[in-house]
Amino acid sequence: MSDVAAAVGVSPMTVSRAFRRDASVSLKTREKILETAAALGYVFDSRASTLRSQKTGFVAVTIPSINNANFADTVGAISAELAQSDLQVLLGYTNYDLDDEERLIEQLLRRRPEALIVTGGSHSAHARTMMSNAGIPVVQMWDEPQDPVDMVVGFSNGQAMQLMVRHMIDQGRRNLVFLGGDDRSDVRGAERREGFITAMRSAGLPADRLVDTGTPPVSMHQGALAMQQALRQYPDLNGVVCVSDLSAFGAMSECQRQQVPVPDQVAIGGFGAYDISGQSVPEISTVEVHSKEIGTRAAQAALAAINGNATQQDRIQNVVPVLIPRASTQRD
Amino acid sequence: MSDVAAAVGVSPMTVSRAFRRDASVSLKTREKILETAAALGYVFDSRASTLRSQKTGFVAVTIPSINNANFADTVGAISAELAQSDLQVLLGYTNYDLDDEERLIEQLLRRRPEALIVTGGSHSAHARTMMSNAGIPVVQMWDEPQDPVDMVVGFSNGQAMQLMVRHMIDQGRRNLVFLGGDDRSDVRGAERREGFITAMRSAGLPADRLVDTGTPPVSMHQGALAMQQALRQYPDLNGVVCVSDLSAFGAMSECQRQQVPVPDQVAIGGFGAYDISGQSVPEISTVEVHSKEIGTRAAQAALAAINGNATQQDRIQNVVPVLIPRASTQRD
DNA sequence: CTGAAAGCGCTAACAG
DNA sequence: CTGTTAGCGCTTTCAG
Repeated sequence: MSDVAAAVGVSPMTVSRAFRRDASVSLKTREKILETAAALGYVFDSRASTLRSQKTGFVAVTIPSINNANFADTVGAISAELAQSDLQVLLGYTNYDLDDEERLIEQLLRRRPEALIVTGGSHSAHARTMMSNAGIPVVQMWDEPQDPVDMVVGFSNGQAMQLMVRHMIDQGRRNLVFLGGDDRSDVRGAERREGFITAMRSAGLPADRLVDTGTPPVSMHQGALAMQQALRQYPDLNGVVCVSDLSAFGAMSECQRQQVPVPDQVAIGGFGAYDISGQSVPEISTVEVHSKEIGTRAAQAALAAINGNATQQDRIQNVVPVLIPRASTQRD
Repeated sequence: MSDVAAAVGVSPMTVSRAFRRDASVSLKTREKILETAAALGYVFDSRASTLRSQKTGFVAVTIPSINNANFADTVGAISAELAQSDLQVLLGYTNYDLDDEERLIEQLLRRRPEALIVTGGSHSAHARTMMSNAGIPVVQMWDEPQDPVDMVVGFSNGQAMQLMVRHMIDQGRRNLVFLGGDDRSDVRGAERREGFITAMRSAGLPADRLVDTGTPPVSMHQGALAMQQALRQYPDLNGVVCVSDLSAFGAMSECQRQQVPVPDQVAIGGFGAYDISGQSVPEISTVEVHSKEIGTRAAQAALAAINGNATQQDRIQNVVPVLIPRASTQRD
């Protein structure tokens, strides 16, 4: 920066101002400075800027996995919303593992983000402490924690799944099996399975037909394998409720391979409103959880808190899931 | 850091060493320091560390879109590979736009990454200049640029698509239509379409049957719409070649809705070896481009160059695409 | 094994 | 509209 200043014949301070588009630098001077900088191949150093001004210009975001269209939508929406305030996203993956998440959160906080947006409401004790003490706004999303760290933009995965189960029951399906819901790491998957159990019990139906699909991320292939097992184990089944649209599609493909008519013999319900559930034949009933809306509102809440004008309404927001009934659960 | 030092009764320098696990700090002192730091809620500031040591500990990566399983696989592999050398990924999205990419690259370079890994081989003039002058290793991936900036890990999208076209022709399909290939922004899509044209011409077949699917990212829905148009416009078609497995799946679903048998009446070929093409019924023939392998090798090349021991073989690497023939293009 | 001095490249605060 | 001074929180370097 001092090289540029010397070349133009001004002080480094003026160069600094020119780069920040500070109004108090004359337009002519600024242009000359930017031109000279470009000619010299000078690249502004954000690290130093960040250290001195105590503004890093980014918001840290954690998601379980990069390869999940729902979280990708959420992150995309966060990016878009933050970009309007010249903030960037610093993204990290937890691999559906609370220890990984703890390490990740520490790494992210070391870079001094201006806010932290995390997926989920369950964390290791140390991670919780770090978030509480970070002195920045924290948003938990995609869940409804009992005891929020700070702000929340989410929904109850259990209640959302109950929408689907009740729909299936309303359609006359009583022999239902749940596919998915890993206890060890996929917290939201386990909550959805609990939702299945709750809804079945309230209807006085057997709630113990559960097939584990294995470790997350949930895949189409896992759904196919689980369906194989379900058809073998519960020959009278007339509906499966899946933890995700991806496993639902895998399950439906398995039915097609085994000549099991969907929905005539077996109804199939998914979760998450992925593209696939709206494009397959037949289309798969699902639960729309508004991934983008969650991202937009999480970013808005973080921004409001950063600017010190977060209202009480910003702090705990419920984004209401909606059932989307389609052909896979309804006879003509 | 000086607070921690004071609390323990050592100098800040010793605290600094303890945090870096420098061997020259006694184990007992180190433990006491780390405990005290945790108790005080101290969080190490990477920015200052980074500024002074000139090592940021991260590698910048650009991809067109977060919501694409192929690029997600590549980024996942890069992350995993870099983690072994204690490097993190700083990720950015170009939205398939060269101007956005230019801005993004500037933003990323301002944070002084130790290497830059970009998707694609076409860039704005200014972006190229910035990359060349950055003084760090640059890897272009997912493409085979004529005039590389520095290192390359990729493949020819055109040749890869020719594999599929020749396979379709070998299967006796001659009335082929290409779905996809946006000129304006999706460089690799356009290259794949060129591959279609080249392969058709070499076979002496009409190469002008092209249906645009619109702006990227390519979606299943785009594929369905394009298939509608193709069936209307070219009633004699017996095969469609799609720019991506996603549009291929959309096209196949459209055929199912219109009672057009696949592959008996129309063969369908995809690209990219997404999960969907291996799970659908029938399974969709595709081209495996080894998304993870590209990421692993790009990261390895970047690491080698950072450590100053990149061989000539590391510099330009071809990851050979492989045709995966499946039911969607082959009669029993 | 530990410490003191100096400085990474920028900007806040104040002055003109 | 422009400049000067000091310092953000760490680590390099040199010294013990």
